[in-house]
Amino acid sequence: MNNNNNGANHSKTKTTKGRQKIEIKKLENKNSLQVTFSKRRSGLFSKAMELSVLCGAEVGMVVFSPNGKIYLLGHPNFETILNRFLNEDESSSFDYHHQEVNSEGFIAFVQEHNRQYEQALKELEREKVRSKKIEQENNMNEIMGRNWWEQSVEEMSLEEVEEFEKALQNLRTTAAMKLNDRMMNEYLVPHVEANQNHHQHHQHDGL
Amino acid sequence: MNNNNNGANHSKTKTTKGRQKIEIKKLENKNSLQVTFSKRRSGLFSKAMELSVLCGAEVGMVVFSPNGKIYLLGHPNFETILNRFLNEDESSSFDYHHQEVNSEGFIAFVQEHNRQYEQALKELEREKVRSKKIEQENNMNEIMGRNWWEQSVEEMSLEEVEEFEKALQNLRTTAAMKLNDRMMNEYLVPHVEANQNHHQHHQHDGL
DNA sequence: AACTATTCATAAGT
DNA sequence: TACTTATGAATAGTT
Repeated sequence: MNNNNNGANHSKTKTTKGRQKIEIKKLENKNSLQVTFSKRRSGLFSKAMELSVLCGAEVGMVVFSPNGKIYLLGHPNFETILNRFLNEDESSSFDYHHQEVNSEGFIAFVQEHNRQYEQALKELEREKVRSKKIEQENNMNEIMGRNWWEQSVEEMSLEEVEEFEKALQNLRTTAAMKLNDRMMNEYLVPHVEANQNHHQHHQHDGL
Repeated sequence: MNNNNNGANHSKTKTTKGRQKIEIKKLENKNSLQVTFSKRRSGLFSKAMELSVLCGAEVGMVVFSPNGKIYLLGHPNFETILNRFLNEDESSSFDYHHQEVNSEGFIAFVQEHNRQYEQALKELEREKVRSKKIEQENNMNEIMGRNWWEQSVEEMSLEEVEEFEKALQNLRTTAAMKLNDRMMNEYLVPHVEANQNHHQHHQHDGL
């Protein structure tokens, strides 16, 4: 199945090192652990199924992933396995009777569990990304001088004042200029609209 | 394995056909079925163990052989759980007839995972609260005018503009007025002095 | 997720 | 049942 090297493979340079021998101990790298889990879990299930089919054996398996997800396998089906587990020897000396396990319910439970769990994980991921983003934004704003009006000007360093001036100059060159100008006018020209006037300053008469 | 055919053996005649591809369907030959079951069951268990060790997963497995034997595997703790199912201590193989069966252990295990799931949900809740808090803080800052110079005036609603004006008026009546005035001067007067000094404003003379 | 070189599992033979 | 061998399959590392 792997052999699609249609005779045309001339390259000597190996593109990968291929499968490497690994020690059977807990994988440290989180990413490769996830990948390995996925691959091997799948391989394990198909092996179990093969065993069941080839030999007429019944196999039940439960795998709890490191992330808390539950994987179930039952061949010929999980219900059979579970019931057999619980009812195997009702014929013999067995007299403790436990209730029938509702395996359908159990399976449904597991599926629901997995669904919710996955959803929660995804949401958690989104939340984390979101709050990180907001936080960064916050920091950015802090740097950019948020709440500048709250500090008295006396407390501003020269640099801060210059920063502020620069910001205002920028403002002037943008669409915001309109607002700026308007305020300037209100501030400087005594006879702006009739109402809330500010009487004042003639110092630029010279201009 | 040490036999002569190492290296020097150019013989074309293979001693075996080696492993052959087989179809996955019930084996008819009783003998080979038994052999295959034994080999594959063993392989399956070791794969399960590897998965468990490599990935920190928990694996429980039960296999009913075609001959009526039960094989159990549990890693790392699942052994106990599964054994509790059967009230047995031995893990590899059991006689067909065992004693009490109960599912308490299994259920306990599932509950444990439920607990972990609950914890994940709680963490999610905390995350949400956290980012909401940060966001509110952010909004607060926004309302108070942070970064006002970054948005174009066109994007401002009338209310925002008024807010903004009010903020500036406030500014005028505070210590920040000094800075404000200075900028006004610089803006309106082309020939400001070179240095950083406070040359200034006579405009409140009138006040 | 697909690929490849390699290790590992195992069918058949002894 | 156990061992051997050649081959099929699974998979580690990489893109």
